[in-house]
This record gives sequence, structure tokens and C-alpha cells, in this order.
Amino acid sequence: MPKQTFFNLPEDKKEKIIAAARKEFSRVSLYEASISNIIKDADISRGSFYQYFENKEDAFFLVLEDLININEKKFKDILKETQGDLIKSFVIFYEYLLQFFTCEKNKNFFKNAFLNMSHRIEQTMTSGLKKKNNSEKFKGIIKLIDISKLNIKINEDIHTIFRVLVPLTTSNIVESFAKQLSFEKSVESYKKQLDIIKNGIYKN
Amino acid sequence: MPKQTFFNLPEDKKEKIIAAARKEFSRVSLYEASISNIIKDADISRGSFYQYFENKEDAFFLVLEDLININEKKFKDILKETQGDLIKSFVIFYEYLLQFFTCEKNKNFFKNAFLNMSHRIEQTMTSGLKKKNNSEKFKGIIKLIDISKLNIKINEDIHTIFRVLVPLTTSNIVESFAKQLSFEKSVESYKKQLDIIKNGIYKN
DNA sequence: TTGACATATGACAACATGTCATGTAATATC
DNA sequence: GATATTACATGACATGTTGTCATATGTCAA
Repeated sequence: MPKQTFFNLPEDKKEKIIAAARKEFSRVSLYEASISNIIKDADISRGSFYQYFENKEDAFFLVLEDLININEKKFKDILKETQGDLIKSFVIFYEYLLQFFTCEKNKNFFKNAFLNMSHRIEQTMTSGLKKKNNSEKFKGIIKLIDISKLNIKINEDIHTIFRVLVPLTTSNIVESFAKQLSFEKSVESYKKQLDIIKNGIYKN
Repeated sequence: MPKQTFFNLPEDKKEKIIAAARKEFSRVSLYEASISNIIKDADISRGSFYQYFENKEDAFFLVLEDLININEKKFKDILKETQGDLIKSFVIFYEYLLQFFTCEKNKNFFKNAFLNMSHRIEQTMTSGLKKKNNSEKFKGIIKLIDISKLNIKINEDIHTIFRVLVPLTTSNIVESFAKQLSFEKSVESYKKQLDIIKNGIYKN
């Protein structure tokens, strides 16, 4: 987390710094990124940088969270649209994410983020759809799901379902960047995989 | 890939270098690792290192592949054991992997690898179970699977099933490291998720 | 012996990071 | 208004990093 000093800064200065960090993290991955470039671009001194942030990662996650927060509400909205159809919602959400990640403005940043995806980055990306530390948020999501369609015994099963769907979705997005799949190819492949989750792979 | 010069080296020197690299990559992640430490430990000059390897990554993947190759045959063996039961095989394989990754000798290396898992590391880890570039290997695996139990229309579906199971397995292993789950907890959680894949989440 | 090639070496340039003593500005206290 | 206190800004610096390169040494064939 950035230090308090950063949050005390005037809005425009904060934005300038975030923009500079974003520019650098769009150029190269977190690990190749250079603080020198960020401070040059943001027009602040090296000392200031370390008064705002713990280190490079700290700045990176600020940018990442800034971008992710935009999508906070989105999944819920989609669930409402589909009247609680979980799989349908994941497909629509996937299409939405793919477009968001690959639009001109964002694509380089996310390419660097996804292809060097560490556990912590993945955690941050998917925090909105996880139970942990988001118990209230997660309950809000569960409420919107039409359970009657689903083959579950206890409510806890929903959590397990998300633990299958979330990494699957992530891995598809990463693959989409890695192999530079077209939007259509990527969605098609994702849908096939969801069909498996839907119907199961064993005969009954 | 390491350069030819490296492979020309006498066996004991190669091993010494791999051991030194492994030691360093067990200490810290790929990105924090220092070439200086590796060459100090392996007793070679900086110039030599760059005559053997392109860069740090190059050395890292040498170590990784060295460790992964050991498991090459394992999945096939398990498939034979279970008479082609795919899900059963994945569970047994998961137990096997978990033990392999967390044994005293390997755990630090894999912890650093998994928690900083980049796309390329994941690719390398799971290359044995992927179709791409391994068409022959993959066919050999398919042959061993008892298709009669499975709910698939065309043979291509098997590929899709793997595209669901492999990232799911990976994400469970990563989580196991991240949350320091016990062997039992991790396997239990993995099994629950596989049940979903087995039966599907929608009522029919 | 000589020449051609493969391998080894460590000094070095260029660059990075994180710290710190020292400024300067803003705010509170008397 | 004067002074103390706190918050923020700065860039030089110590220390470490990587990748390169001229040079040295070893190897093997002719």
C-alpha cells in the first residue's frame, strides 16, 4: 500500500504519478520497470518516490487496483441481466473483460501484467469474485445467482464453483494474450470449456 | 535455452552450475536472484556465465526443466493404475505432485517459482500435459484414458477437458503454497472441485 | 610448430535501488 | 508576530546489479 503521504497529495499530482507509473508498466513488466523512468516522467525526485511508496511493486499495485476497481460492479450487473444464470454471466463477463483488457489504452499494461502474472497480481485481479476478505461482497453476489438451476447441495458449494470458474477464466485470458488469440477464437474456446463445467465430463 | 558451450561442459561442472543456480533460485525468486551469487557458488567467472546462458531466466529454466523432467512418465503410469479413470488419475497425480513440490529438497525452489508464476513458468510446468508441440506425447496419453466413462462427442473434447483440468490443478497447487495449506486440506479442496467437473453444475 | 578455434576471465561502463542529511513549506502553539 | 513542530522535497551517494569486451589460456588438427 502506498504511504499516507501519497494520499495526502493534491489530486493532480497523484494522477500525474499514477499516469507515469502506468506508462512505465505498459512499456515493460513489473520486474523490468525502472523507478528512474517513473520519477522522470512524473517530475518528482527519487526521495519523494520513496516517501510515497514502499517500492516498485507498491506503485504497480496502485495502478492495477485503480484499473480493476472500475469493474467492481460489473459482474453483479451482468448477473441481474441474465436473471442469475451463472454460466451465461461468466461468458458475458469474459467478453467484457477481454474487451477491457485489450482496448488500445489498456492492452500493453495488461499484457505485461498477465504474461508475468504472479500469484499476488492474480489475487488482486480476481479479488472481486473471491470469498476471502470479501464476505459481504460475496454474499451480495450469491444472492443474485439463480440457485434453482444449479446442482448443489449446500450453499458452500457455490464457493467451490467459483474456485473452479475463476482460475479457468483467468487462464483463458492469459492464454488469449500469450497466443494473441482473436476475440472470437478466445470466446469460443472459453465457451467450450464452460460447457464442460455445465454438464460434467462423466456419464451418469 | 542454454548455449551449446554449456552442454559441451564436463558433466560435473554442469552439475555444479545447476546446483548453484538451484540454490540461488531456492533462496529468492527469479527476479530477486543474483547472478553474482550463482557464479560465486559455482566457482565460475561472470564471463563464463554469459557464455553458457543468455541471461538469468535461461539458467532458471534449466533448473526447472531438470526438475520437471523427472515427472515425465508419472501421469501415464497413474492412468494405467486407475485403468484410465481420468479424474481418479488427476487426484492421485495431484497428491504425487504436492508431495514432490513440498518435500524438503524442493519446497523453497517451487515456492519461489509458484508464487511468482509467470505464464512461461506455468507453460514449462504443464508442458507434459499439453497438446501443443507434444502431439505425439499427448496422443500417448489419450490412448490410456477410458473414454467409455466420459461424456464426450468428438475426440477433440478430450483436449478441452485438459484445458479445464490443467489450470485448475495449477491454481490449486499455487494456492496450497500461498496459504500454506496442509496436504490433507489441499487434496480435500481439490477433490471437491473435481467433483464439480465430474458431474457438472447444472441440473439436467 | 603453427594456426584456428573453443573456452575462461575479471575489469568496466552503465544503470538500479534505497537511504539520508539537509532543505523548504505548512501548520500549530504560545 | 514569533517560534516550535510537523510534513514534504530533494539529489548526492553507497552499494549492488547486469551484460560486454579485450585479452589470456587451453585444445586439437594439420
